[in-house]
Amino acid sequence: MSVGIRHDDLRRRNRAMVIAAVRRAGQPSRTEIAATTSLSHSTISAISSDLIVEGILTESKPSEAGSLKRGRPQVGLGLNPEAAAVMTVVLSLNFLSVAVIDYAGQVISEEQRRLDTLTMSRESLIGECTAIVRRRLEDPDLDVRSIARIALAIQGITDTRARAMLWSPITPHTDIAFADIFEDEFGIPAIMENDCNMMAVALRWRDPDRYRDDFIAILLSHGIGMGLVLKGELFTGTHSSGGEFGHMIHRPNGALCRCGRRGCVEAYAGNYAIWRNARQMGEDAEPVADVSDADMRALAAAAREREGPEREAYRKAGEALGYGLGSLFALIDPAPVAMVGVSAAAFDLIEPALRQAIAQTAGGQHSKSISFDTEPNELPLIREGCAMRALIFVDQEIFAPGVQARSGFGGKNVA
Amino acid sequence: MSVGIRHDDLRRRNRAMVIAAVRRAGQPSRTEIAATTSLSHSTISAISSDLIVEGILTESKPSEAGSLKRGRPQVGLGLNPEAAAVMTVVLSLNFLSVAVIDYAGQVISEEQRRLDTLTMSRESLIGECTAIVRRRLEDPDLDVRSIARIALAIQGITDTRARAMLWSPITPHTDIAFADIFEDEFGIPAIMENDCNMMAVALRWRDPDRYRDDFIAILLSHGIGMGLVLKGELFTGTHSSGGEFGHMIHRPNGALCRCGRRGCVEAYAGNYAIWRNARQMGEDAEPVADVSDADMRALAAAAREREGPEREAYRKAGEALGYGLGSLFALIDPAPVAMVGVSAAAFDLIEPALRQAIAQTAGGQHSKSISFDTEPNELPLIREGCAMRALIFVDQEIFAPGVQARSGFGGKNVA
DNA sequence: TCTATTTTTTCGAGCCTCGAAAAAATACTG
DNA sequence: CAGTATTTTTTCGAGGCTCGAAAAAATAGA
Repeated sequence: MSVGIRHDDLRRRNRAMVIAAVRRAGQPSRTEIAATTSLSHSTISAISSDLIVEGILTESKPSEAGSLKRGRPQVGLGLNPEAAAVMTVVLSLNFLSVAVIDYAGQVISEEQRRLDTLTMSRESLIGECTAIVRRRLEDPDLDVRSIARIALAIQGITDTRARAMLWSPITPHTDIAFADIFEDEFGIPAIMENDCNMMAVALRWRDPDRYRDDFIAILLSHGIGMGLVLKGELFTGTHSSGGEFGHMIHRPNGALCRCGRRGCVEAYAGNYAIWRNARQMGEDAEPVADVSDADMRALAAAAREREGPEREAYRKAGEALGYGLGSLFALIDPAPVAMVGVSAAAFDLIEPALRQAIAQTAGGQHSKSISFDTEPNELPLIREGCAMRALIFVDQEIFAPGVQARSGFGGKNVA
Repeated sequence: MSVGIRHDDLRRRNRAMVIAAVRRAGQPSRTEIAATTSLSHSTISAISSDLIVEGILTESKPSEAGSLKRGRPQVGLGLNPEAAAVMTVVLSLNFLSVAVIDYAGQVISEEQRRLDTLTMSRESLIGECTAIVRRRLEDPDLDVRSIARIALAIQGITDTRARAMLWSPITPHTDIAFADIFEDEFGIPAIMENDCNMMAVALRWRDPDRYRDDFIAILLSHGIGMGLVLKGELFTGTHSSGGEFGHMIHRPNGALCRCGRRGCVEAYAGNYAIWRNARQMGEDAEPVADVSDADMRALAAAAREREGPEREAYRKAGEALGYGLGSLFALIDPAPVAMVGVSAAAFDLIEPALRQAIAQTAGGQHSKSISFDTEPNELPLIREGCAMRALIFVDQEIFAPGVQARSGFGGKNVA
């Protein structure tokens, strides 16, 4: 069952703590780190001087302004950008993008590409992904050895171990073990995450005051996705990435969903569902494959302009989202919500019905106090989340154990 | 933010680990503990001899049978029943029960009492609870000083900090800080937990093979409650005990629920809802205050006997539970379910519609493989869960820190 | 009685964190 | 401009903890 703490775990964990403190705070002094970790100054001093010698942290000159205090000025500690690098790959409907990120979190290089994910064969989908990664790796400015991790985010369901895509709306193919494919191909550790989960991770880094311990990120796009942070941790299902908010049941036996079932929230609130209702095609109409962002914006404009089926479509979307959120809140209690994606730009059309619905539910008791924030552009968020995921892996799994632990193979076995 | 590990935390945590290993395994030898905790034999030896000196553990003679092996026989370590005791209080509709449990988990004494919780004043409800505890504390056979913790479980919503009942269907009064009341009254640390959460805790101890990391306990009673264990931990809401499965929305604007809203799962599957449908009173009929277990059993018998409104009522209950579980599974992935309470005895009437509904949902993809277990009697489970909660608190918060930490005033300062 | 085997304890070595004191680096003061 | 106050960082010895190896303990078989 649970495992005891060994003596060497202690150093490893406290190293991880120091690295994490630096990543969070940016340029904290040793004293600040000691305060946030509640470790002694001596310990922080010892650990940070190790980390500097190892090239993981760097000292930066006395932090910028405001150093008008007496006494020895604080020396800021920062992440050494050259300590490592990671690569992010984001695969969404008809779109593939890749970026190289340095250890401090800055984008070094990137590439984007349109492709027809819905009709591609399994092999060419995988091939495109490995090819775009390979092109980045062959960048002459890049030291390939420094790539410590590849993180791939996909729209769809992934497994809890972050190895494979199980199912995705962007391709008919299932069970693609992208993480293993990348590892075999490039010899670099890889993980595979759900796009909405990465949005949530990114929001937490972008605005830790607003999105701290408990919040919800909902992607309002062709489909409906969710990333959920509870008690400061990303929530995942027991076997999969979980949190399939879009496929909670809004109306038993209701509108036809892209997943083939009926009555899901997505079947009322996904772009195709709003489109279907606005065009009065009936709830049984087969979902269209894609609606362009421009078409959705036109729809929203029409809905804003006049009463009619467009406005009614957004109302129905709001109702489905509201009842869904109400059920979700019954389980987890209310929390701040970030609406992301193209339809988040039409949240003004969605919000009234949403709030009205949520007020009818147990979870919406204090519905007025539930706050919504909108962010129309999901891609940058997903990439940021991926980058942080990968970087934190490097922090905790590679740099925290320290030099001795890593070069264990060169130790005793040589003798 | 997160806190570093100090040097003395190490011993504390490993002591907690050893105590936990003994509580789980019953009579493990030092060698077995070393294996499960992956600490060295020397460490286990040192820690366990401390714990024995402190009277927390006891050595039991060479474990029972099968000791036909060569070599020095293993010495079993057990919890010393006299090390401490805890008290459990279970408050449910019209019923109050209390028990004293020794450190090894055996019931020492108990008392039960019927009362009319729905009509009692706030003062007399609190008064009855404190009075029954006081009577147990005055038991001449009991060393009051040994009571280290009182755990109270209530049907209803409690806060995350386990201090107060926020709302309960068994009384019109709200926000009763039972934990604080008990602490003030008796000077004994107290916690207040949700009944279904305690059911889940108990199931995990009763059958750790079946109910290990992820499972769901659903109370089918007058209301519908849920206790949820995910990734080995009890799931709670962000502010409250959470997991209000019964108040997820089954049908927007549907049947009238006891909570005053419409369309909740409970409004179709709670005893009062089954009763209402079986009597064909209409979905708007005010929920009855209570239905006796005998009446429910008669209803189930009638439903088994012939087609008719009784059978249809159970079908509707199954449908609501199925769609609700489907939505839940969309969020957390499927997991084993234990149905507890009087209507669990009628699960044969509920199951077909439930499985049919769940098969219509995304979460029910592999609905045939989802297993259900039934347990008609919830009270013993709730008490067991409470007892384990309280005992584990004693393990971790009182015994793990050790003597020095507790009696710091009597230690070094004497010299 | 002796030997093989397994469990448990003992003991010294090696780390790690901590507190106190020293060292370092700056702003203020006259 | 030298001296003092103040704050940050490093140094150093003390005390604890876990570990591995070896010893001790306790039993079954020969």
